[in-house]
Amino acid sequence: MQSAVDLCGQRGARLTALRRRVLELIWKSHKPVGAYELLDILKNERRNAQPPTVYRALDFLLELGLVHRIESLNAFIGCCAPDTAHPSQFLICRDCGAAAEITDNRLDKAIAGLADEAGFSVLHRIVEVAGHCPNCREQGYE
Amino acid sequence: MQSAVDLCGQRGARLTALRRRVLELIWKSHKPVGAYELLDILKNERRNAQPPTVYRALDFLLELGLVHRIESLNAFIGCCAPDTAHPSQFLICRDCGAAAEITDNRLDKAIAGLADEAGFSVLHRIVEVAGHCPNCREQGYE
DNA sequence: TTAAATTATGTTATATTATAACGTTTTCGA
DNA sequence: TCGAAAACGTTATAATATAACATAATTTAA
Ligand SMILES: [Zn+2]
Ligand SMILES: [Zn+2]
Ligand SMILES: [Zn+2]
Ligand SMILES: [Zn+2]
Repeated sequence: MQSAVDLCGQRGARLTALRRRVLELIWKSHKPVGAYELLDILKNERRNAQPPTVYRALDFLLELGLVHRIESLNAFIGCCAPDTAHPSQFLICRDCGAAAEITDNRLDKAIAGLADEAGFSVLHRIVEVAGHCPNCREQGYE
Repeated sequence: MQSAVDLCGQRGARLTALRRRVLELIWKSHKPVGAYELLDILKNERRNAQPPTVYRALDFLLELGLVHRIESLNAFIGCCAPDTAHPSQFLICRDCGAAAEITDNRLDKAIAGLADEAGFSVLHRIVEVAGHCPNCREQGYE
């Protein structure tokens, strides 16, 4: 959370009470969280919360790289390394719902390489791998 | 289209007139196509078309691997190699909307490797790279 | 070859996710 | 302190997807 404050400071972005609260809620959830889940919580705290309330905060947080959007879940999760730009890469457990952010140089290179060979200029990368996490595998899921 | 018929034959799946038509419509579109776009076309052909009509056909086609879903677009596209199971990997042009399906061994290996190292068993993989295709780059977009 | 079971489709309604549009308040620099 | 920009409030609606139950078509098997 402090790093979020720092980051906003550096970039002249305003981490308002609302935006900060949404970021907190995202971090509190230990798995990816949907916009309307966030909205339900916010409604208990501010009588006026509506969809744009949460979507605007999410847009801000996405823009700054403080959160990622997980496309295959329509859900959001805090970024572990918001200070450096990087692709969105996750291992998503179908059993417990956890999403682990990953950084892998081979993967980055593979994508950069194939895009380059195809003459394609890259703006944004999404890698979402669904399966079962080590924890759940131990407990008998495969 | 013939390969779709063959594939269904092999697997004892019923490629009904409706399912076949939806697959045709997806192939006719030269970019990823949304469920409601398909529905609008179907409504001109069958007075009774409703959302479940198209979503059921899509579910069938997805299940057989005849089409892929592009998560970042909420849209569907025909698979170039439906006869062999493979991850969903696309280069998606932000300008012209084209989505090129890619097969790259380095990428597959990178994902398999990092999942393995993380003790994660893989069920499904999504790679979606957004950017600009060679055609659009030539025409001045970067 | 018919009856039961299965699969596919029709039909109505509703859930879920996301944005448009416009007005008001707050912030911040000139 | 004033004016512009940014943030937020508010209402409405768009876009995507599924639930639930009825009917029809097809397959299986007695
Ligand atoms: Zn991150
Ligand atoms: Zn798990
Ligand atoms: Zn394919
Ligand atoms: Zn293009």
